[in-house]
Amino acid sequence: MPSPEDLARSIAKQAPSSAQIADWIRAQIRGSRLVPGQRLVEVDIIRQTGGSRFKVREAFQRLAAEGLVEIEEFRGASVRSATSDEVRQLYQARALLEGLCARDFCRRASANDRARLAQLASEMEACVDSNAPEKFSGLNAEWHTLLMRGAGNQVIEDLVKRLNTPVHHLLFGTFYRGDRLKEAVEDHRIIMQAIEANDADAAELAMRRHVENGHRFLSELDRAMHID
Amino acid sequence: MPSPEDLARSIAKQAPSSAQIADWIRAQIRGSRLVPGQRLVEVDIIRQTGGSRFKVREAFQRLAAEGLVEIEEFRGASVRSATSDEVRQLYQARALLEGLCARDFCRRASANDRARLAQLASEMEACVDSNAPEKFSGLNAEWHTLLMRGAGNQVIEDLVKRLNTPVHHLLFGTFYRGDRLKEAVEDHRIIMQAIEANDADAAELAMRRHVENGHRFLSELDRAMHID
DNA sequence: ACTGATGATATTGTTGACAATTTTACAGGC
DNA sequence: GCCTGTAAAATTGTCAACAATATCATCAGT
Repeated sequence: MPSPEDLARSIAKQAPSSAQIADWIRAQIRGSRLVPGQRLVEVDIIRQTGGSRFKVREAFQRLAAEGLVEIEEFRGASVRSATSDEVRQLYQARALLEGLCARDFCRRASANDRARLAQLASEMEACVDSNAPEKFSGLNAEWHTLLMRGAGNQVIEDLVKRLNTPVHHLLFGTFYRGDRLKEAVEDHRIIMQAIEANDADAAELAMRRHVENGHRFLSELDRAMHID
Repeated sequence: MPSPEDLARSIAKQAPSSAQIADWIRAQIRGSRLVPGQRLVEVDIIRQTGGSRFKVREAFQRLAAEGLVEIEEFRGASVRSATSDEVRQLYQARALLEGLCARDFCRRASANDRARLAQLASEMEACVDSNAPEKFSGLNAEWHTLLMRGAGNQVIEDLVKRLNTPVHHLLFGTFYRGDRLKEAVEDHRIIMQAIEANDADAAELAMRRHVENGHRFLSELDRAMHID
């Protein structure tokens, strides 16, 4: 028979695992509640997540291995910031890897995945008219993930996930704004056409262009911000 | 004035950091002294590295984030093994990423890096005649690293390092054997020719072929081993 | 000999206290 | 006002002890 304390804890909130704490920190970074350079003080994370100090430190180690945070002796963890050159390299790699996935999607994807991909694309188109950038952002992440998964490439899916995190704080909130939505929708349309025609070469090329366009837009945004 | 204990410790061996322990474990895996599936018992690692339990566990977390080891509740860390399909995906990604580096090396590398790359290639050729596969292996790693560094792409350098580790135990000792050395030297020769001619397209293509050849050889070796 | 239960051992998970270091606050001199 | 040194506070690093769980050896029963 469980004690009242155990019962209360299990109902209210389980003590989070290090993976859950890491997820929480990633989410904070994505939501710009933690910005690059900011220090991650252990007690603060403990208070906000309910995790033990041990688990928090484990989470820091994992995030450090992913390159998302930096750990310095006696100074703890802080959110790492990517240089513009590093961002360029990240997008270069993404363009290649996601391009390959677009190619393989043509060869290997099931009818189900194809239909779902097309549906997501049309839902994103609707976001342009209704001007819903947050919704678009979520659908877009789903679309890219489904494409990699449909291509049957778990390794690239993991890699791209990691490549994205260091610039996530730039993407959400600021990224899908202005004409970028229309541009992205047009890019997706070209990719979907190639996939429907089963033209692997065209799909790969179009996906590369799409990622490169994303980088171009991001760096223009970055330049504009630095002028302020 | 340092106490005799401090002095002895600093002369003999510093307590290793978690990064050093992680490096040690990676080296053990590369040297096949730790094989996939094998459990990494904390006290054993502590005894062999001199690190504290705390540092060892930090190292496990980092290696887990890299995908090199697996951590199970109350069962600790064990060396992860890649499926043949995962290995295929790893090499696919490597072919693309290193291909890009070969391209960029043509555009961006200094005369110094070019000369050093050529020198490493010729040293590897000598290894074929003298039949020194371990030496070849080391030079080869240097060659690939220099190519990525000369291309000015730190991000890809890190990625490829990670992509390689899960199959390192297959590579060293068994990999560079028989005709593989000659094949690899021939591949390198083609790549070097393209670089010297500053033909970026040819360099990229040749590097992709080289990595794909490596995968082909590895999977044939794997098949032969399973037949035994 | 084989199977399943049972206790002993080994291994990992967690916590708290304390040490080492950095950061901050503050007083004093210029 | 501004710099500088010093002590207090905050923060991280480390360790040892204990709890939870898994693994292994033993043995009874068939």
